[in-house]
Amino acid sequence: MIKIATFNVNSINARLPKLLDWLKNSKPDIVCLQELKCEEKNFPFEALSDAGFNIAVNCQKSYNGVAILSKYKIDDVIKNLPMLDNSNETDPQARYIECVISVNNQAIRVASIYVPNGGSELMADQKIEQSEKFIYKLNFYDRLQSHISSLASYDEIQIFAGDYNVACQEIDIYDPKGFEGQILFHLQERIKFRNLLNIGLIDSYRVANQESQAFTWWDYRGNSYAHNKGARIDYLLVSPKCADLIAESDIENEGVRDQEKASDHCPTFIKIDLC
DNA sequence: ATGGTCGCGAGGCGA
Repeated sequence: MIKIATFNVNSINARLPKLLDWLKNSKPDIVCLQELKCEEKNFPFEALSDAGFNIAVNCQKSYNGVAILSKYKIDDVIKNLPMLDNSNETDPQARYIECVISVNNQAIRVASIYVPNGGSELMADQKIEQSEKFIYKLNFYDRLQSHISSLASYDEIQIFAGDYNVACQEIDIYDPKGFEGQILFHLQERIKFRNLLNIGLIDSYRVANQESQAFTWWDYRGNSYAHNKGARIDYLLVSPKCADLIAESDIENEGVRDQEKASDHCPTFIKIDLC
């Protein structure tokens, strides 16, 4: 049984002691991390290597940054999604890393993804759909879909895990009416997210939890966690070949999000049975 | 209540 988790840590260095505790207790084999918020030279390679992980990173100073930790060997690392026009321009924002991990002679393609939040202060009379950050978010989704489509023919075990910054359905956010048209629950971004499901990816949390309401993120402001005012915006979207192997899928907020110095997100994971 | 709270890095931006 292999456990694969995703966790937006909101600064790898601010979270390091808590992250190491969680790794020790939760015992994931593969972890996708988002919001590292550090340059590569400041990434805690030694501490995480000592914890037993191979490491692949795509770092950026102060903002963004994604990584993959794995108990198994990491190969074929790709950093950043291609641009839609296939130009050789690289995205200045470090939001994507992908690799192939071999477990008992089976290849698993794993990606750690940090979709842009897309929210911003709006000028007078400006609508959210007109803001540059929101347009960048929608464009990032288009790039992601294009890339995932290009991998579909491989018929692999594929896991696209990370912070998608979208609550999929009404059950996935505490106040769907209040968030209608707002960031995290705007129709246009929900359509982009659903497009990933329409091309064949599966929301792995829902494989084992059809009806339950559970969140992976709670705003630091307003004591949101105590009031359970959250949203499910972190996902492991998986290929059909992976979905067939799922033995368990869940969210780990207790003992993580309720701690001092917690990230505003908590981990979510799947366990898969590799024959 | 047009705020609130973190993290980065040293003022304001991003979430």
